[in-house]
Amino acid sequence: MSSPCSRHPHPHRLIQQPLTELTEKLRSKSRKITAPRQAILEVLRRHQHPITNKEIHAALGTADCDLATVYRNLHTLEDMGMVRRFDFGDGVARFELLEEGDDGHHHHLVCTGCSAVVEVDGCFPTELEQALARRHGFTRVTHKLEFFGLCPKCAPAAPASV
Amino acid sequence: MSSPCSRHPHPHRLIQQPLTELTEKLRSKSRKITAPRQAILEVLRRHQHPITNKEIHAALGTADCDLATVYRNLHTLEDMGMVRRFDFGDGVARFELLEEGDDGHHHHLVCTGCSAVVEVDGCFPTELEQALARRHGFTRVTHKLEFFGLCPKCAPAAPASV
DNA sequence: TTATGGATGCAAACCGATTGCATCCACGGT
DNA sequence: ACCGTGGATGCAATCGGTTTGCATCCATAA
Ligand SMILES: [Mn+2]
Ligand SMILES: [Mn+2]
Ligand SMILES: [Zn+2]
Ligand SMILES: [Zn+2]
Repeated sequence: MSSPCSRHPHPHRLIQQPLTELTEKLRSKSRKITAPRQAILEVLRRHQHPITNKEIHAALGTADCDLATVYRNLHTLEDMGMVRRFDFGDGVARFELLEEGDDGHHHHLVCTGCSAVVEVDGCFPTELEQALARRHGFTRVTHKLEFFGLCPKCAPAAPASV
Repeated sequence: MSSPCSRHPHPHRLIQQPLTELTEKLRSKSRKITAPRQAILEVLRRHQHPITNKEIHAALGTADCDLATVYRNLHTLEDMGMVRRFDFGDGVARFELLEEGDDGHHHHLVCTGCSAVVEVDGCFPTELEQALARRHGFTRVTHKLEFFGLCPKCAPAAPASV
């Protein structure tokens, strides 16, 4: 789905702690270190953009396991704070492996033509969010934000409007 | 789902053009003015927050029609630019009736406890959006943004953190 | 080595949404 | 007022992503 990165004018989530360090975190929370889990983590390590359960399953190759196992493990990893779930609005969940200590909050710019993904660093002023929270008496306010557009490759032949 | 508004410290989309004006728009685009369509538009007129297909269907009352008809009509209305689709990240589409000439771009603050919705006026990430577009050569860039938190009613008993 | 509870495979179920098809009816033309 | 026609509807089947029940398996601690 997400295109391999060609040039690098944009921030990547280059990754990452070695596999052993990841499995160690599993052990520390008394989760079993199984072959499917290691394989799934390995797949996640290799991807710098959010990927779907199905994509993970397809990328397992030799260490194949049931698709349901992929789903269950991503829930587990999400609960453990090791991956973060993203929603590009197409009804399919996508996941990114997190760095140690990172809560993973960030955003993406997605091409509606070819599904290419750009990692977006930076977040609009948090003060605004806090003002919003204060104004309506909300607590623990956060947000989900994704950008969509046409990448250079997918730009219309006659670049009429912006 | 969405709670009836109690106090009013926040902007509402109070609505709206009369039903006749809405059906007139249907006529102008050579869509048939059917009972289900009028009933659906009437339901949409009465709601100031996004509602789901199922909620619309439930609110039809006397003028009941098939759920598939609701789905089809909301696609039609979306294509005609009469409603806008929103995504609160729970896998269910929600719709809001649009004012004439309004493209409907705005955001919401949703309580993760009771699903209460606050209409958010103001759109923060536009500068970031343009910078992103320029930086990565994307065109027609837009964004989806929703806020989530706990409303006053759903605030935890011991309001420890923010 | 053994016991045990978590993890997996498999298949069925779930849920929002879409679609194929026969029938219906809103509306323009007469 | 009456047709004729193509869009709209009802109904049921279907789809895709995700979840779940259950028997079996196996990673881990005793
Ligand atoms: Mn990312
Ligand atoms: Mn709204
Ligand atoms: Zn593209
Ligand atoms: Zn609430």
